[in-house]
Amino acid sequence: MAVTLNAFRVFAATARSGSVSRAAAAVRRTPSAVSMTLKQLEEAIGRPLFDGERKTRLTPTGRLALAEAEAALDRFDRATEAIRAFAAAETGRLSLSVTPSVAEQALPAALAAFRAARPRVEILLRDTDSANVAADVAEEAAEIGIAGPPDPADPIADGLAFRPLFRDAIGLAVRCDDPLADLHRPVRWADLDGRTLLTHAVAGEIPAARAPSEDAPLRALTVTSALALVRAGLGVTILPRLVAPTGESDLIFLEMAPDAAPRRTVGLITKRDRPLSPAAEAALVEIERALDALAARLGAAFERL
Amino acid sequence: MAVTLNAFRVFAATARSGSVSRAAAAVRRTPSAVSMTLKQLEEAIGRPLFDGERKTRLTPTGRLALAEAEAALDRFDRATEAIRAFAAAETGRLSLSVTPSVAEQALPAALAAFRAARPRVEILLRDTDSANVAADVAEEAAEIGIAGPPDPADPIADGLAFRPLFRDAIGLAVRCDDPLADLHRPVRWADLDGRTLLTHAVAGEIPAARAPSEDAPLRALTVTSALALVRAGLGVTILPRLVAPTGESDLIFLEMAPDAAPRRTVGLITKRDRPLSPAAEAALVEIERALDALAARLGAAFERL
DNA sequence: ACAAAAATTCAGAAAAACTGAAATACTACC
DNA sequence: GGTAGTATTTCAGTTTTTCTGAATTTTTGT
Repeated sequence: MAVTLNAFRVFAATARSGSVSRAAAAVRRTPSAVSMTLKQLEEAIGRPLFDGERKTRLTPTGRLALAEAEAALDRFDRATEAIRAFAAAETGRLSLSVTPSVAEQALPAALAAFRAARPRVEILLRDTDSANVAADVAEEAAEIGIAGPPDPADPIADGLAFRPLFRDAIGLAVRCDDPLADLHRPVRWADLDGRTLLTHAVAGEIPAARAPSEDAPLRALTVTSALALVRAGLGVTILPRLVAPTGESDLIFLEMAPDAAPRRTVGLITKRDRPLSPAAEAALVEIERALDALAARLGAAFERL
Repeated sequence: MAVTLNAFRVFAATARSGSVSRAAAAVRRTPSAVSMTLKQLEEAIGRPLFDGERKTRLTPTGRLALAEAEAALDRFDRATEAIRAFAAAETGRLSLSVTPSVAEQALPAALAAFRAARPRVEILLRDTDSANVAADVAEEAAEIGIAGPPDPADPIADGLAFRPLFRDAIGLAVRCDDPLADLHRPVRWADLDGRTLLTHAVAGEIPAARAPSEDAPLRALTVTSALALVRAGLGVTILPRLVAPTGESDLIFLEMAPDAAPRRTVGLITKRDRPLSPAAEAALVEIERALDALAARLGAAFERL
């Protein structure tokens, strides 16, 4: 004796088509099922919804009921669709906080693929240093963080989970004609005596980059501009393998000795025990795929984990 | 495997209370039924809605689903409530078109009772002559008409139904000291020779009121003002029993002979084969009740039909 | 680690919804 | 105005869905 959404659906189909049999076809039921449902609905409401002539004309109550039923059906259908789309990662929000090197080298390909497949997902990308990445994730400003492992001394680390994604070597970008290029062994700090070491945003990610220099520091804002200065002969710069120039170039990457500058580990930072949104999970797939592609391209100085 | 409104209801109760058992109590089911419904919903959506810890925390998908489910539930509940209220004549619109005599004498009591019982029903009352009442109903400007029977020659009469409500005598309102008051028999037109017959809006409803007068016509706008003129000795006025003054008064009502002015029949005019709204049906009950009360008060010159 | 509480699973039971056949109501055509 | 044809309703039985209660597993608090 209760009004059900299904009864609304049957009623709306009947009122719209003006016929029990057509409504039955529309809702994939037999006419007798439709007839019974309609009767139940009228009993629950306590008034007829149709008057006389077959089911072609609505009573005043029927007209109101049709409007209300269609509004309720529409809201329900949109609700289920919204949930389905969100669960299928077709909609939602993807918020990432990553270090500059990742933002520049790993994410563009991943996000391009993600965006092409899921154009209705809102994307928010922030790049900052590792400590801030962890903070962003901790305070839920970002759902996904990609950076070095959170500092265990920091209390926010307790609520975070870290999963390594890759490890890459720290090294120098030098001109091909630089004497260091002929070293044929890992570089050590001593090799840089008397040389100018250019600094830039990504270099800030490298814990070991305590460049001992007598000269005043020479800082560039981006890796690109730092490399331009290196190319112009102003010095060398330190950077992780991920952002070093690859392939034919007038610059080459020289790995540093592990005890001079140990490889850095970069991984996924998320809130502990907090499931990811479907969109974030889908993004992660693309990110891992992009990292695999990078690993294939960058060789041994870049280890996929 | 489809998402159902009932699953939404169970899910919302669980998410709100944070517990399967409390939700079960809220929806009057056993915990096992709730557990199964939740499982079905998660299967249909293809993602978990809760994470780990009992059912206290929602996943991102669960948060979205809760918002959507509650919106859908709310819309459904409001739809059923709106339909119920309309069917119970608690809401809706009551539009009436009636003749002035009915508007003045029969309706006030009926509408007062109706209004007190159903304050949320919008009321629209128009008073006009019988032909316009019929027209109002025909073009659905009014759902209920109360007037004389529609003219069968008028094409709009085909779409209308007429049900007699009462019949009342046509007569004169005269001063107690008027010579006509001593007639002690039905009045005929000849009795009015040499007298002034006052006209007013309600007199227009009376088909027989072809007052043969040599003097210039004397017209008042309302019955009240016409009676004031009668009281002042300017003449007599013709009116149906319904609007004549009753009880102790300086005026008395003298019924006319049936062949001089036959009783008028007033009835309900509605669209043929068109059911009334619940509000209109409820109003009709009050109107009939008010007419019964009038019949008891007005005596033989007013017949309830 | 253990007792207690909560949730889940499962099988059977109850309720609801559906179907097909037969009866009835309505329409349209002669 | 009657009748054939179509649409709808009713009914009984069946299928499907949903629910319950007991047993089991999981989780929590001590």
